[in-house]
Amino acid sequence: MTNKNVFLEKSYMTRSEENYIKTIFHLGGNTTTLISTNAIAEQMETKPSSVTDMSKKLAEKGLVHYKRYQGVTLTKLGVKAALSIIRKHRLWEVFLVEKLDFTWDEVHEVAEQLEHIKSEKLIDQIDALLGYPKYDPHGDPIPSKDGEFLERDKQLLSDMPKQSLGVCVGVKDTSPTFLKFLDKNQIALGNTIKVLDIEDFDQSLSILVNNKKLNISHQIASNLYVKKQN
Amino acid sequence: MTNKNVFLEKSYMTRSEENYIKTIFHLGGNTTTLISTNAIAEQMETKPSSVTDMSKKLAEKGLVHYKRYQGVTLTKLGVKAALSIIRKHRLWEVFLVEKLDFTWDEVHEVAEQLEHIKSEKLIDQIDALLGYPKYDPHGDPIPSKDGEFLERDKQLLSDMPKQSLGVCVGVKDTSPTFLKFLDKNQIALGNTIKVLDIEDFDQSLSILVNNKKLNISHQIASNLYVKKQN
DNA sequence: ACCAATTTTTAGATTTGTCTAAAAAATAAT
DNA sequence: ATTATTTTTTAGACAAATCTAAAAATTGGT
Repeated sequence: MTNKNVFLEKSYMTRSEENYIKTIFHLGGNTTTLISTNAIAEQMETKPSSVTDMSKKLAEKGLVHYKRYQGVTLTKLGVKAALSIIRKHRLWEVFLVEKLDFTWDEVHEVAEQLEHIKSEKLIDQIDALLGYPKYDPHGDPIPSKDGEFLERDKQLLSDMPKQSLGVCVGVKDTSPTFLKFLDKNQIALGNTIKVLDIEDFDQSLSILVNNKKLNISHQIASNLYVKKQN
Repeated sequence: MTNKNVFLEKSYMTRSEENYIKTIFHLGGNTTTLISTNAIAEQMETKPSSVTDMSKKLAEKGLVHYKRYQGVTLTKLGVKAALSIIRKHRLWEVFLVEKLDFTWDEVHEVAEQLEHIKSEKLIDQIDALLGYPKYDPHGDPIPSKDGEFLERDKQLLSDMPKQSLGVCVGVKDTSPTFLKFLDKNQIALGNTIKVLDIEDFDQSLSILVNNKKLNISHQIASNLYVKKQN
């Protein structure tokens, strides 16, 4: 009934620990760059003092390298843990969209919960059920069981030249507000986008999607990833 | 990232609170029978003092009626909460078996985690995906969204007379050990069972399943539910 | 009705994860 | 290079959920 002997699995991580590891990864902590206490605190909407406490704890467990007053980076073990959580998160997102008719702006919140479920068989079977997808509904790559994943060949729409052609392959901002805006304007992954013109004054773009002309701000264009077509 | 503003839903219940409510329900707390502190503690493998603390907390929240030194029963609200959790648990069990090839002895542990996921849309869509099942893999009824469920017409195999015929519709003990025993002997829900003989000495039964004769102890028979055939 | 045994509650401590406020270190500015 | 600012850490406190040990209430036996 209670979660006692249930989680004898490998090295048990609490939900909180998992969230820290995931955040550090997303802030670039899998490289040699030290991630600052403040950056983590801001991202997680918590206080720097809490981050310090957790950094020590994660260092104890061998998940991060922690240098006082400098910040943290993930150890190999930490990267592995992060990829495992991200894999789960993204697979659940695909599941929600593909099997349960969730829209791409609804999936994040629920996946934040589902990613913490402990069962290797569960996530492997979900993976199989979905046909081993390589990308989640926002175009982000899904790490394989052993942590491999391919970042897609992509660039921001805002970096494309006039008259160029691209296929929408992902979003940078995954907030419901932005995703709903895209839905409203019928912009979806897979769509071909042609850059008709770029306004000198404010870098806003005139684009062609679904055979319709559309004007979008620079801010929109700088949150949309496309794959350039030759 | 952290679970802060995420759960603005109705009256938020912690995982621990949900587990207590569920246990109280299973111990019969939806009737007028007061459930004792000790009974709850034993079932949850925790200490009576912890149960007392939680009972007060649940009473505060209007989920149980709590009488000092007497025990608790669920309020209407408590019953509703319990049924909601049980509904989730059992739907997830069906999902695991039907869609992810889990065996019936593997589902409980994972469902214990999944039942705490907060998303009404999620569970309703799972329900739809499964075709609104009425029973879980152990034969237990699944409450509908509004808390209705039909207990099946069933009786223990050990209460059946000699030469009678029944269809296996559920198990009382749902432990992996027992379920694996049933698998090994090819006893599954839906099987027709004929009671050939009952041994006077130890109440062990000689039964016919899948056209095979089998001897089972009284303890086995008293954990198998059948629907009597006329 | 009384004593003994059991059950339940209280009181105080512990762990995890968080916070605030103050101190210490690092960085930036003149 | 010294001061000011920012960042980070420490110290101490708090809430949730648990525990142990002791006290209080209930139940059972004679």
